[in-house]
Amino acid sequence: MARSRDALTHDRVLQAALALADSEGLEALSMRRLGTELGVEAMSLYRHVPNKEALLDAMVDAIVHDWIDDEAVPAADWRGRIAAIMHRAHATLLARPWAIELVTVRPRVGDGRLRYAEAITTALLEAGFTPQLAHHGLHIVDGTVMGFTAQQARRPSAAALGDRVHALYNGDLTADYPGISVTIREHHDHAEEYSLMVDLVIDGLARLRDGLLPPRTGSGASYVLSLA
Amino acid sequence: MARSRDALTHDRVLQAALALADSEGLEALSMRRLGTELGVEAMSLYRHVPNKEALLDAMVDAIVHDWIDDEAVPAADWRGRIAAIMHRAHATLLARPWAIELVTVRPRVGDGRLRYAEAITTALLEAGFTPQLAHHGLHIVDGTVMGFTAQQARRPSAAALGDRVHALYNGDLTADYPGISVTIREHHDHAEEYSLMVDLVIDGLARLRDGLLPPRTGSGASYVLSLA
DNA sequence: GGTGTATGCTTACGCCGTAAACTATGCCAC
DNA sequence: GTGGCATAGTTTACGGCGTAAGCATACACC
Repeated sequence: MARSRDALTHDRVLQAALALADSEGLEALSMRRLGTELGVEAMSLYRHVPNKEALLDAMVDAIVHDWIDDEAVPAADWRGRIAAIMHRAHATLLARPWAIELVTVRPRVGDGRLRYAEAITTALLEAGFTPQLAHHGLHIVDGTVMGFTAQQARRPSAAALGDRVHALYNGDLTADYPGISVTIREHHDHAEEYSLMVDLVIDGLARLRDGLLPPRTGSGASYVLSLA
Repeated sequence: MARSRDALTHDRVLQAALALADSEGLEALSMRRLGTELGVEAMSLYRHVPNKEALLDAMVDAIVHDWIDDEAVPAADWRGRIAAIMHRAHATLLARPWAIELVTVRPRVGDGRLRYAEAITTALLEAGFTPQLAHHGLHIVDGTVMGFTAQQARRPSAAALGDRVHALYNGDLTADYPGISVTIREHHDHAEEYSLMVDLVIDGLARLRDGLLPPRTGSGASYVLSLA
């Protein structure tokens, strides 16, 4: 058979998948489509990738991998180092919206993920956090990076919202929603708000370490619902 | 034709969908499967639901709707009220893992969502937050509820992880990952850790309002990547 | 030349959401 | 009653999906 100009490889498949997701979004990424993109039948891809899940995992790892470049983490104190990682991850994820869906939904442990976790953890340990608090802190940082970013990215734009939001803008629902009616006109961009959140989290971690954060709210166990 | 014992209604379809998702997860919820669950052909469902997306949205609204029961929000100060809502939402979501996927990925604005946003916003405004800070605060609270919870729920259990994690437990990777090797043995449950996060966030909001949270990390603009 | 192995193609299976057309039932005005 | 019409559910079918199984080609090495 006439061989294609360039042989298929795992890396070529991965790069094509990244490119396709970048240009047309995750939902356009099917094996058949990816095949035609590479001038090849869908089943040919399975010579280089065990299945689609594995391909998605490889895409995730490609994303997370450069959160911790050697030069990306400055030689600052723990606050600066953690902030730098958080901002870098945020920027990477917002630049590729589909990456958020993949990274948050597929928490596989790869090299990139481990290096990222290690960087956060050592920064906390060196800053005097106990192992237990460092463990919590990693989750808090990770939850903020992944969770807050995802929430930001998926927050519906005012344009895409329904009639009710227009009514809110017009002040027609002030009686029902007085608070939102006041605040809905506030605007700000994601980077700025994320920056605020990063500062809040890092400050909170420091206060946690120093015992300055009195528990006020209890464990919340009383709010557990009995679901029918 | 022999009519089924009970006529199909939008609500019966919705309840069956919730039950199916509860018992077998979101991926089991197909229109065909839902039909057989109700003793009916798949296409019959379309008399009561415009399409599957609308059904999922209805499921989301059913979840979010009881985050703000009238009795659920205690007559406490703003911290207590926000903490109560956050804990209630967290408990609801963790009790139904599939709900996390739906609620975070489908940010449609329904009544439940608005009441939830309103409760948070008014609590902040009454506590003396400026409209701008209240707007940020809503996003911070919402991001924590949705994002941190989602991150917790999807965090892979040690049992489900690969060889590398076992190696970490055994201390075989101490050279490569000294930090994680120390902290990986720490354990805690989700409710406890979430409680910590809630306290951290509420404390941070108060400090934000009072101008006690100095911006330390900059906007992070310098970390924006130029993606190939 | 012959053989082994890697690579890609063809076909097919069982899922999915849902459009379109059809059938069976219940109700109501005449 | 009876004709007409709305409602509820069925049947069939279309185009998509991931991928299992088997076949065809092409190259490397003897």
